Amino acid sequence: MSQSFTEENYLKHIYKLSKRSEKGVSTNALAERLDTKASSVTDMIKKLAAKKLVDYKKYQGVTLTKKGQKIAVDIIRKHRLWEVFLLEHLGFGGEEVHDVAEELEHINSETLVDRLDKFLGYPKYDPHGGPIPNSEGVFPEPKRVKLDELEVGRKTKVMGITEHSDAFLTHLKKLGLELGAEFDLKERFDFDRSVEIELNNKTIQLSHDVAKNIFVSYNS
Amino acid sequence: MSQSFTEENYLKHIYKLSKRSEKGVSTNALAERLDTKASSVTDMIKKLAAKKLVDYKKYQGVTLTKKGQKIAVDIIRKHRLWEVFLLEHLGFGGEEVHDVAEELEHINSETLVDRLDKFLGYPKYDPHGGPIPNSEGVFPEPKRVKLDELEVGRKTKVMGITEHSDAFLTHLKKLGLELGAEFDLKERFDFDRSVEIELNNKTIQLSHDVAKNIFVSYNS
DNA sequence: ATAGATTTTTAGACCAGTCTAAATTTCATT
DNA sequence: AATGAAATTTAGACTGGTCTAAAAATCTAT
Repeated sequence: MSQSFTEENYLKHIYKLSKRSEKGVSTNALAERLDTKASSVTDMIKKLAAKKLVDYKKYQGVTLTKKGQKIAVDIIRKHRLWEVFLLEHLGFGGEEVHDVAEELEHINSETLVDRLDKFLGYPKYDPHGGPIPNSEGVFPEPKRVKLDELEVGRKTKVMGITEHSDAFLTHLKKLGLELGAEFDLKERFDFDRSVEIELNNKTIQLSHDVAKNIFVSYNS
Repeated sequence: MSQSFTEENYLKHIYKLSKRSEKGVSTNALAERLDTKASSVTDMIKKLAAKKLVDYKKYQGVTLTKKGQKIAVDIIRKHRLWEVFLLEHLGFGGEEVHDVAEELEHINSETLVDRLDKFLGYPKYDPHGGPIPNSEGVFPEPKRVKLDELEVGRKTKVMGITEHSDAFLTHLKKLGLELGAEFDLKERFDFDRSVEIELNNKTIQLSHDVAKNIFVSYNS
């Protein structure tokens, strides 16, 4: 069974939105993302549910089934591979790329995607650092390092800590640096190896003692 | 104004069919090409006419306007450029290419096409010998030689003659070798430099005296 | 020139996807 | 627990593209 351009876009955006919270994706959120009306979203979701691509209970939001997820991931794969192509081989600039990739991602040909992948040298990350799933839909493992070794300028996510005292835990909690929190490493100061990060639009300073005990992951 | 996938396909096929005869393209011919019903074609043609992309008079067939022609040629440009890419860079085989190019040709981005063109080195012909129009919609000039110098295996078209006696003219007419006739050069016999061509599914022998007086053109 | 065959067009219906307006359900606050 | 606000769903309608069946125009032969 083959999906329409429109269905594929719904699935892609449901996928992306569902990563931000454990609950089902809300009709309104989806409507905003797809630049359409909530009522249209409801209609479409019913059709996707009939095709077993999403699970849906009225008023409860929507989640992808395994089948739906596979399709969504496949589109992300295509999108990112095309971005690599456009940026590395056609000389596109960072901004121009997105709209075109948005169209190319809906071209349906396994052969094409696999050969493009090969042509590009099986890249694991797109030029923005987005991980590229393989043809089975498996994403590459993100790289992990301690925050005190991370390269300045990276976007990262808190993956774990190596110090478990209550004092440390409550300190992190107060800063908002909980497991899974995402932030950017802005600067490292050589004289004391402290770092400056940006988390939820706030700039925060962390001592080396803190930084060396936080595991972070990053892509590309 | 931007066209739909469907409209673009109509325009492309009207263009291709209209090259085979001077008359307007018939509804039935178009229906067969597009694998659809004649009634659907009539409906669509009316819409294209309303957009000034075709000229249409009931029962008289359809022809492209300048605007429609530009769009059709642009799609052919994209189709052929993508074919070059698929065959030369992604390692596609001759047969697999068409369906994928058929999808890619509808991606809408001038930037993309122009950069692809540059990436490919501004090719003038696709791998099947089809001429690739430039971004202004101008096709490259086909190459011209005398038939006695043409490479064996080529598809060609009669472009002119260099001998104008009545005898020669009636001879050509009898053979079906009129201006614009298309044929394949199958073989050249060294001992008398006569050639064998295939014209309308018939194999014909031509002496060197005939061949040397016929100008033909070919692509790629 | 006219009958029959063929081509083309019309009329009315359908599906995908969308919309507006109204109805319903859930959430948030007291 | 109740009420008002926000989110969501329903109902009905529209557009693009298609279809079938029937009507109209054109072509083809004698």
